[in-house]
Amino acid sequence: MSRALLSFVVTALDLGHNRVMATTSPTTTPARTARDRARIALTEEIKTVARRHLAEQGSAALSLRAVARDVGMVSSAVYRYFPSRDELLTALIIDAYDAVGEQAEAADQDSHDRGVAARWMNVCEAIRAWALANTQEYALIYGSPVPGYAAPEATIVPASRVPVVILRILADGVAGGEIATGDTPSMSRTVRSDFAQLRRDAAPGVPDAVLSRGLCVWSQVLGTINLELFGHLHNVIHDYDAFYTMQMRRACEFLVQGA
Amino acid sequence: MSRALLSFVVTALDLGHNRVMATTSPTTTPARTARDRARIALTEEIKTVARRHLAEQGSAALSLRAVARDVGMVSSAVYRYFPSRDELLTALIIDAYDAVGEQAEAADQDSHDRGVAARWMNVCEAIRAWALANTQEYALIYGSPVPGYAAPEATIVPASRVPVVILRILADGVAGGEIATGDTPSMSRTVRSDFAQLRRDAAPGVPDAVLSRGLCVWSQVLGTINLELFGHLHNVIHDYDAFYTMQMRRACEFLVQGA
DNA sequence: GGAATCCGAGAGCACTGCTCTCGTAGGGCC
DNA sequence: GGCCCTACGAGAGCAGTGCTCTCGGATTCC
Repeated sequence: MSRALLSFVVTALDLGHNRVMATTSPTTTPARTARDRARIALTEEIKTVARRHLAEQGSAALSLRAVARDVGMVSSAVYRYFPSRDELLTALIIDAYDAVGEQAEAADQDSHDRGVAARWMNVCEAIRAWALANTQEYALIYGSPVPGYAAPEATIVPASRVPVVILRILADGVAGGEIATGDTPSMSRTVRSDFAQLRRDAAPGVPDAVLSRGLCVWSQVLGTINLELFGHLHNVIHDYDAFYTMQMRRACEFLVQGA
Repeated sequence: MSRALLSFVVTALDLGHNRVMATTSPTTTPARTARDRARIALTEEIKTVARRHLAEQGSAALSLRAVARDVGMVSSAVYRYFPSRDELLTALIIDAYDAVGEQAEAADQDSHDRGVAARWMNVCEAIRAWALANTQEYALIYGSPVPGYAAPEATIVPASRVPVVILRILADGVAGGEIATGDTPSMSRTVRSDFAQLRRDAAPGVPDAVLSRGLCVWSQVLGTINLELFGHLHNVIHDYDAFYTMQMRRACEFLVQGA
């Protein structure tokens, strides 16, 4: 991901990375002829219907034929737009990554001048809010991957949007003196070089100690949401909202002060 | 889960909770007649084959018919043992929970007299080791739940085995003075009462502050393993072993010292 | 030994993903 | 405007799925 992260950071401000073309070349000039317009419209409609089916019945029950029926065409016609069911799912995965990423970026933007803690809490709440509103899409990207599924290249960049937001908060926090460095953990050479790469790519100036804590709290965000969404807190915690906020505040203290 | 947790703790040392009978009554006296013996043997064989298929192709590709073929009978015969594919999956889920639970309990037992930190690290390593050796089963229980799947009652008790181990470490750590209480987080009344219930059920004497941190690190364990197993650290971290150990050590410090 | 029960086999239904063929409509080129 | 190529929708078809039902044969219980 490192190289992708780098290129992403470089081009992060171009909002030109197209979310439409799943099957065609990524650098195509969109919507020339009428046929092209019809194609991208239909592609989008298929995805929309598929997304609805996904939300209603889950990814395992997502049927290309059922989607085709809803769109009003025969199943074989859908294969003109998505070469397989898995490709359709991949397109939904990419859109999902982009959707959370957008939410996280917006939340960070909203609180950009209110300090690290506020930004952290805002981003955390935005991620969970999106997850609650789009459980199946969340499960698609942060739950177990589908069968023999290997994440295709195209998902890498959108997948890194949220992590990049968090790394930016880390970087700003360190630069502004809001995040204490704390004790540097003893670490293997390999991990140290991984961290160095991460620093070069998306977290300039963030020391290993803070990167380590950052990965702690990031795993905590996903872990806590997973616990809630996948039923592991059922009958243990009753006020999920309050619990999540409390835990994220705890995580924030840990992140900022160091252990 | 609280009530289930309680009953589990009470009966935790009886290893009598049967893992075999998925379809019959849970308090049945096993293996009276030859038919009964054949039945439990076949039930177990079906599960074994299904587990193999699961490991090889993932849960989505688990086909009752394929399992039936491998066992050497026709698909409709399998329905005498498991009323549906989902019930088969549920049986595998229960077994998976029991398997991790057993590993965690054994790891805790192995280091029971070496203090909280050693126990924590041992249990963490055991959980990840099991997860790596049984990725699909791990995904089944800690990844996204299958389609419209609602966790049946029967999974609750086995699902609580690992949390109970961790809660026991917390309780011992507090009792032995190894875990500092630290600042008590501000929390809602609901969460406070949830924590009180948790304390009554499985974590005697553990103050809210420590319970909160315990849930932080527990979510971190699952979050970190999920990140690794589901590919979110691909090309970011290269030495997963070292990374996990480092992060769990960090989590341990946080747990023991407070923030 | 007779009756109730269990269990395996087979046929069948509705559904799935995916392939292939075929007629047609659209757009680029002269 | 006419030609040809390409894209596209429809339909049939294949192999596979979960699940149901019926029907003989074996097992168990009284």
